[in-house]
Amino acid sequence: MAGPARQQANEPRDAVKLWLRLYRPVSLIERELRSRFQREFAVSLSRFDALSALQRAPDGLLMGELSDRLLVTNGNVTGLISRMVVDGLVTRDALPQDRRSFRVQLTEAGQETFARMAHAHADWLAELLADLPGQTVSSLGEQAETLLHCLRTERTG
Amino acid sequence: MAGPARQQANEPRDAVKLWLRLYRPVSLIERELRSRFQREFAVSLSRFDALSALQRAPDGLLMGELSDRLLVTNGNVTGLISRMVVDGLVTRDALPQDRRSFRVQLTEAGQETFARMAHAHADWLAELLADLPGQTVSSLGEQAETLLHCLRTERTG
DNA sequence: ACATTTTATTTTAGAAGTAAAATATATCCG
DNA sequence: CGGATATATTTTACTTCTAAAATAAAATGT
Repeated sequence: MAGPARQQANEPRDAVKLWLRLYRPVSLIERELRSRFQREFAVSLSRFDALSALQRAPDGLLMGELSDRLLVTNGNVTGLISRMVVDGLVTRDALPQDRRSFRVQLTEAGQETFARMAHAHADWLAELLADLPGQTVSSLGEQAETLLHCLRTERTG
Repeated sequence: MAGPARQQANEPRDAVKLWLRLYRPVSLIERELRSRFQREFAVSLSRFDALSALQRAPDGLLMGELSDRLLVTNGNVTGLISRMVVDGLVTRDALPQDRRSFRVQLTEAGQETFARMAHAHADWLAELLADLPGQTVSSLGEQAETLLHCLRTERTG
């Protein structure tokens, strides 16, 4: 109970405190980005995230790879991509060698749309974070990286 | 274009990099908490957040105060609280002095439910963060706090 | 008093998300 | 080969969430 040793974050109170301190600003930024994407491009943050993941994968992604990268369920990706196909942002083609799988790829329109949005996204973040001291930017980033690698989630990756 | 001065986080590339480094681990933790609340208590993270906000406010909260604290829209809170009223976790009573407003308060059942969930929540976080060095916990927390205060969102607070 | 505006909330229509069951195809192993 | 199991995705039923319009009560100004 009153043990003096606590090298790590395993004090429940400290863990909750750290979590809330991270969660609040991240939620605020997320909310702000979401509403700006809606206002300026009439597009959801999820769509931007999907375009972003696809842009990094020149050969496209399977539905399952996409749901892994976006951290959402398969069922969610099914609907998200269906709507994006309708809007001409991506294509979704069956693989000949495995008829269960589908390869999703950006269309040219999707690439152009993404490029415009990515530019705005970067500017918005620079603006939102403009008051943060440069030193905090780098060290906060490094420690967030450490957090990612130390995380004990089921699917650590 | 090639200006040498960049004291702050206003280099778009740096800002995006920091954002992604924060967003990834926070999303992973959020996802993990969400699924554990579902598995163990058959309850959404949103409900836990709502109970948590109400617990901090002994005199209850107005619908609008709740949507401010939860960073979600009024319409969302309407539905969320309606379902929680049905399940007996909260009460929602009109104010006599302002008939537009409603005071939401935890019921005794809501308090008990919250207490059990809060305990599990703290344990889960301690477990998830167990590998994080204690020094990182405190300094990451402090810098996240700095981030919160420096944020240039519309509703800065 | 009374029209105007502001504030608090709900409603509406629909996107985004989940868990769990269903479907369909591949793979594995006797 | 054929049955069992594993994999990839969709479907289903539902909650969560948003933006925008609607409702209703309060506050304000002349």
